[in-house]
Amino acid sequence: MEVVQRIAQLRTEIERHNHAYYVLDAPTIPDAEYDKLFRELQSLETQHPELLTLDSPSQRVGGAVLDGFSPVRHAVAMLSIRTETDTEGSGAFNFDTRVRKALDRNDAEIEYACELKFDGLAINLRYERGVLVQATTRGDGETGEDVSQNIRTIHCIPLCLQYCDAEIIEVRGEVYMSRKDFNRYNDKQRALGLASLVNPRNGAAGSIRQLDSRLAARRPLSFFAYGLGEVRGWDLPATHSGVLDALSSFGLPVCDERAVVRGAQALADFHHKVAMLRDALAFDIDGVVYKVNSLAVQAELGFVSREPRWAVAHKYPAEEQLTVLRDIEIQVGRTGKLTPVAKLEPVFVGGTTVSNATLHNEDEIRRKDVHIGDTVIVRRAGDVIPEVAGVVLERRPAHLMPFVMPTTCPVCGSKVVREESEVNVRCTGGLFCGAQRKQAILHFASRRAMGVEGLGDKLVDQLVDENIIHSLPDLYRLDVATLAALERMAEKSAQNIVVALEKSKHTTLSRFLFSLGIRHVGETTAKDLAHNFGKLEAIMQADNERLLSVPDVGPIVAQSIVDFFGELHNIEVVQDLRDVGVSWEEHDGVSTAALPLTGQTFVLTGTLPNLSREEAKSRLESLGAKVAGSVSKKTSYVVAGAEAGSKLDKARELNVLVLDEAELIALLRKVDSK
DNA sequence: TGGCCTCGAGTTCA
DNA sequence: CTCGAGGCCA
Repeated sequence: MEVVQRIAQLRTEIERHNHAYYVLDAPTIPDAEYDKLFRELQSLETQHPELLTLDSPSQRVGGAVLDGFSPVRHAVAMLSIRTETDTEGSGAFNFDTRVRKALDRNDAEIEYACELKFDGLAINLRYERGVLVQATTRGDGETGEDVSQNIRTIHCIPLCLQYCDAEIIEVRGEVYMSRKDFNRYNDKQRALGLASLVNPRNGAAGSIRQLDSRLAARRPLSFFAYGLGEVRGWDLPATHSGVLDALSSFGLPVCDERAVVRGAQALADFHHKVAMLRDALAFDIDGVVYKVNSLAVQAELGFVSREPRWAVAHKYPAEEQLTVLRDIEIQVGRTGKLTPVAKLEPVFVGGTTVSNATLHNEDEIRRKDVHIGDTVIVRRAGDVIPEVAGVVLERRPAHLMPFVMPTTCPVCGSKVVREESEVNVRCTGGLFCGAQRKQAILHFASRRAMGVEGLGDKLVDQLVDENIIHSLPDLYRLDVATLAALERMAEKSAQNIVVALEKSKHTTLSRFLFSLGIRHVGETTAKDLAHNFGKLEAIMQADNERLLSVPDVGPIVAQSIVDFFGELHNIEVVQDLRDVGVSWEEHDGVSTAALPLTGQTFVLTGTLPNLSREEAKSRLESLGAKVAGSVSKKTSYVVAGAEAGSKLDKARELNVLVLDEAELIALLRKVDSK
């Protein structure tokens, strides 16, 4: 076969697979096959350099390093659109009112095209006779920069349009980085010890401005088309939505999340619907865009001071804000871990006011390079806990000192150590440390442990600071008079605490074990141990080997338990607690009788209409089932209630059986009667 | 030894 | 909820 023909054939085929993979998200051939085609094309092009053209998919891997980008004057200016600033969601109505007034059609329901406002970088793609010839940034709207080389590395942007040989067609859209690609890229960079990206938008913008397109090619970018620039030799559709449909049929990626609606209320509904959807999208958006759908009406409306009168952006509360890092405070946790916490100048971000954010550990601070006094980027998307995403170095005042982790505990003054191969720094003070003692007491009293109602952190602070309580058994020696003398405590509250303490004395072995706060012994492990040994005495006397015979207990956990009961002090605490009346029922260990649901794993998600989570869990466990926290292919059933989240999605993905409450109850009843 | 799969621990705001 | 680390299995 003619080389020329084979090359043309390969290019068409490779681009077809590209389109299927990157635009339609439906791969047509295995990766290995694709690689084979790609390599064949590359080798033919190397043998026949005269046949190499810029629209060949082989150009997607990047090319020569540039010294700079050349300026390009836009044939049609790239304007920005006005942002509707509203407080009470009135933006849609304000826009609609303006449009109708300008058209002098106050009674009409106008047709609008609604779409998403992507948080990326605006780009103009120029196709001549269907071939991508140039890609430019917005720049100042009049003149942008030629970034063609980098844009060609974006796989979902077609180098040749399908079914379109218009003389000139300029496509406008947004280059962005999906959340998944952003996270994956950052994970990879961190694993290599390299700089990570602050957010997807910076990732996209930074990649496009890379002078070395081979580096840009490594950044996973995507594109959505949303409009047109210069057009010659193509009959425009009558509406904006028609334009988008046409662009999509040319092989360009167009976001599916769009709608054509009539009237202001429908715009507001779209705004609301997308707000609900926002967190679940695969990419960041900062709002939605409304456009008058008819191109003729758009022309009639025209522009005011370089902004189209027929389009508006309606934004959502920002998920990112700049603020000043006032201080870094050190918190000491139950295990003695020192956690640096960012004290921020309060900012409104992602729907709430944020003033604290964890900085995790020393390495994290160094990686993000935050100094006290810096202007930082705070990010909070949806239900995600706020985080300091990065520093604005340009705003750093002179002479800021880098943060150093203290070498002694800020609470008790004991030495702190950082274990080798661990990122965390720990206070060595143990229960001598006030912070650890407080946390130990709070953990002991918490709902899943001994369940002492009303014993919160403010009360524990006072009890420890005033030297009323030194160790756990002291809790049970509290009397109403002592408690009532404290701040925000009077007779009634004090009485409630004493009653709650009394109630908590009757417990189970597994709860008691858990409440002691032995390292690596959480709720599940405590249950396993209680089940296996039956008696506390047996656990206290067990050696490493005996402990290892318990399923899910390995060397680290076993050693931790041996160490704990090796301390005289801990044995005394246990004895004292029993002396003041803490009790539970004991048995002879491992009741081997196989229960009906032994070996089955359930996962609960969402809110069930009648059963509480706790209740469902304990009923399942009493029949021998295991109730786990996350779904995997080993999960037997997922029980889903209202507002079930990602666990339900995962269950569907893995084809795990899903039950609702009624089905669960039926199952329990059936199994129980056997 | 590597790759799941769990568990433990720590986290913010209303 | 998410990360890191412990435990188990191939």
